[in-house]
Amino acid sequence: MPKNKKQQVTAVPERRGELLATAAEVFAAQGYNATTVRRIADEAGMLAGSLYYHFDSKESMLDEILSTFLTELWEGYDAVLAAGLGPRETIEALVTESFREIDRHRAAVAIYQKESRHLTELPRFGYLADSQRKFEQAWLGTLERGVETKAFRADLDVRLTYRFVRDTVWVAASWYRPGGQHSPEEIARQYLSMVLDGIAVRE
Amino acid sequence: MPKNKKQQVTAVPERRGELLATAAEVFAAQGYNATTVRRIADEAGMLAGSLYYHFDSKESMLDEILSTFLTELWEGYDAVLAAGLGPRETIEALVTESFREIDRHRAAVAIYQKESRHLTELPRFGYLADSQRKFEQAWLGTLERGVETKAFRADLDVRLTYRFVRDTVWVAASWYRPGGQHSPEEIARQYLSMVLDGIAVRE
DNA sequence: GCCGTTCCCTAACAAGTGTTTGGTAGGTTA
DNA sequence: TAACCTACCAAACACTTGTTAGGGAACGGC
Repeated sequence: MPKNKKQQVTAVPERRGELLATAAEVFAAQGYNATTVRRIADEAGMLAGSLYYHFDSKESMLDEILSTFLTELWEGYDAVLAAGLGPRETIEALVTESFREIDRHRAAVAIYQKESRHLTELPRFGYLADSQRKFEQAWLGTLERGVETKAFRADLDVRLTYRFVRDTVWVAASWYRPGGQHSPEEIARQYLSMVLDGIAVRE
Repeated sequence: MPKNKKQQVTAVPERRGELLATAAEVFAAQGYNATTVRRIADEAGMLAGSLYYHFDSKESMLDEILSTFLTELWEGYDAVLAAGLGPRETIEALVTESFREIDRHRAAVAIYQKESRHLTELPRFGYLADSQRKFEQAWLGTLERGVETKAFRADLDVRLTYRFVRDTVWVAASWYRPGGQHSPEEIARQYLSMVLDGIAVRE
């Protein structure tokens, strides 16, 4: 019954990508440690041992999921940071780019959020800490630049603001569903409007 | 060596509370499923089996941690909601109360955030879904009331705003450390300033 | 028709899991 | 002194975990 072969016309590593996608989905839903390799195999229509033809460990799957996500994320971020925009425009572009990444890699983002804390302790996932540092540098730097140029308020704790902005953007992965009634750009617009101008009515 | 008896003068279930506190700490740090009962016992200076003198299962510990947290949380929330404040003042009070709860139950909040999604499927943890509904009702209702009375902007999607506010408040548990340089009230003040008035400079 | 490759299955492995059972040291009560 | 309770240990239990080894069906190229 679980014999959907489809066309094997294309290159080679197509199946591998499919398996990573289903694994990411299960990891995101159940948590990495709570996910058994048998459950992933089940979802993919095969037996547990067969996964080891494609991957050499459960950890390798997680590694590949997270690293490919971060690679793509930084392609987008680096493009924004290299564009030479003003502080406010940079924040707007970063937020929009972030919601686009959530749209594309919802599962990976959810996994990253749940597991990154204790994964950074493993040498294999050292690149998570690197990415986190670069991330903080980009956001915090932009916020500080904005305070200097009087684009942003000076009476707010920049580091606190950074944490709030960072968290709110990325937790969206926990409730966002692609194909829902809001596009990533629309969500970004609403979010930016709230964070930049506030929700209170001005008088 | 792990024989710190202290005074056993007080009532009976004092040790129970200590064990729950260390269990909560480990759950929060490693995740519930990734935490072994041997690890908890280790941290408490005893053997795995001995835990079963105090609790009848690992799940029971989690249950007790989460339910006592939610009970205390709703004591605070209900008091705020019954005070008959205006929309803006209600939001301010809810946010402040939330950061106080994070200060008191950091571990429980972190656990709740990581695990609530898949715990709600278990009948035993049905009260999590109940609490979530009450929670949404309180926040969403207040926001809508604020839009009606023109305290909050009408051009923002209320449900999106609710999600952003909710998430940002509670993820704080992942980086907040009691005894740090910011008190819960100070964090609440900064956060409210950002969400209500925005971070951009007005002209 | 044979060879090699791709992809999966069958069956087992050792280590680790939550939990149980019976026992026991030490204190309190009678 | 005897009975009892509290809080733990020691040792095992059944089960699940990630992983491996060997085999085989389907298919394309020669």
